[in-house]
Amino acid sequence: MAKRTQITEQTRNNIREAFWTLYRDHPVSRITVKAVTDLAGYNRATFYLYYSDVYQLLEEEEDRLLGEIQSFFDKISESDEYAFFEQIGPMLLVLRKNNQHASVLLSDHGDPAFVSELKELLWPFIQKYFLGSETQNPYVTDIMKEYYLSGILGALRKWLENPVIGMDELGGILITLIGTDMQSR
Amino acid sequence: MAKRTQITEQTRNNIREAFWTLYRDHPVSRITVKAVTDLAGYNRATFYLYYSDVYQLLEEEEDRLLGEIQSFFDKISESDEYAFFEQIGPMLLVLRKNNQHASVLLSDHGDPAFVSELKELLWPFIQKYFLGSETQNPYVTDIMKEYYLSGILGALRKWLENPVIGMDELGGILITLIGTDMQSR
DNA sequence: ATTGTATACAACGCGGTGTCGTTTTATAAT
DNA sequence: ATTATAAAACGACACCGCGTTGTATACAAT
Repeated sequence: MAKRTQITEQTRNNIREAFWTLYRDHPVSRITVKAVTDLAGYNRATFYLYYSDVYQLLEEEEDRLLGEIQSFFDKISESDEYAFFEQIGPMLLVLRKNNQHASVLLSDHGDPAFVSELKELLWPFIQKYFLGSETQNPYVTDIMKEYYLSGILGALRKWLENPVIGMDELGGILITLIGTDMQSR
Repeated sequence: MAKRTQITEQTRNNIREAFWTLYRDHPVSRITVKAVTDLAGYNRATFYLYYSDVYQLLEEEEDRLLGEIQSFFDKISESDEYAFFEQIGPMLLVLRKNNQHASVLLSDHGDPAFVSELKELLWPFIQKYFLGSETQNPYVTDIMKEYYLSGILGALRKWLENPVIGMDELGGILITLIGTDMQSR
């Protein structure tokens, strides 16, 4: 028998959307499988045909988003130059475009694991521009890495939760903040 | 009837310690009242004589720590001058002294609420030194605030989880990172 | 010794979990 | 069109942690 792919996809999506609806307002730990399937209109057991628990569902969603950002980065870094701003810009775009999913993941009841992975994705771009000259001991580099990435994501988080200024302006502020270490601009 | 204070205190402490033991390895959301009381050697119902749930226990612990840090700050800011380094230093000291509780709270499975409050505590000291001259629009200031505080706490977190360099060296690195904006040094 | 309250416990109903076995439904072959 | 069959959805079960209530124990004051 053929797999009924569109039905499967449909159900998966319904469950995913129900999850995100709840995730906007509650931390994952408070989201029950029951609540998700009630909202999506399925029997609770149906959930387990697609995911093993809410954490696995969350993980899958994070991977999807990270993959999307990564592929944007890949496209951009071919045509590099004017790097930092033009590279962080598309990331912001991906984050904004994704139905505010990213904004939830970065929020107070978001997922630190997601933040960590986003930092790793971002690091090559940051590193390239402010660590060009000075060679540091690796431990100190790690601390600096954490400083810059935490700072950038903190600012980003703030902006996402109330984006009254444009993406360009945010980019400008970030560049000013990271400031003097950024030789290439 | 007299309250049997030392018994009460003893039980409270046993429960607190059991909680921290578990909190080192698991996010709060995964810590059950059952696990805590099993570890502490009490009936589960006894827990509810002291706390309403694990979240309230956590909150109480956070307040204790924050209070300790605050009182250190208060002492220091009387005898101010050489401000930033000599002010952040004592905070690091308090954090280190507290049985690595702080290190857990700032870690990946720590509490964002605690981080937020720590930021607020820290902000006056940061603000004083890098926003002396330039007057900014409040929205932009907020973004910058988030950038600096997230950066500092990110670096701090990294250091706490593996503090191979001394407190003084960390302070030096932080000052270099915050760098040019800090006029008064 | 008696009494009253602080402390600890056993047991209950509730709700969510993850996993059964079963029913329904879509599709491909006849 | 009918039917066979696998995919998809469901109902029900045992289990576990929760928060509460009513009860037992121990100690301090009289």
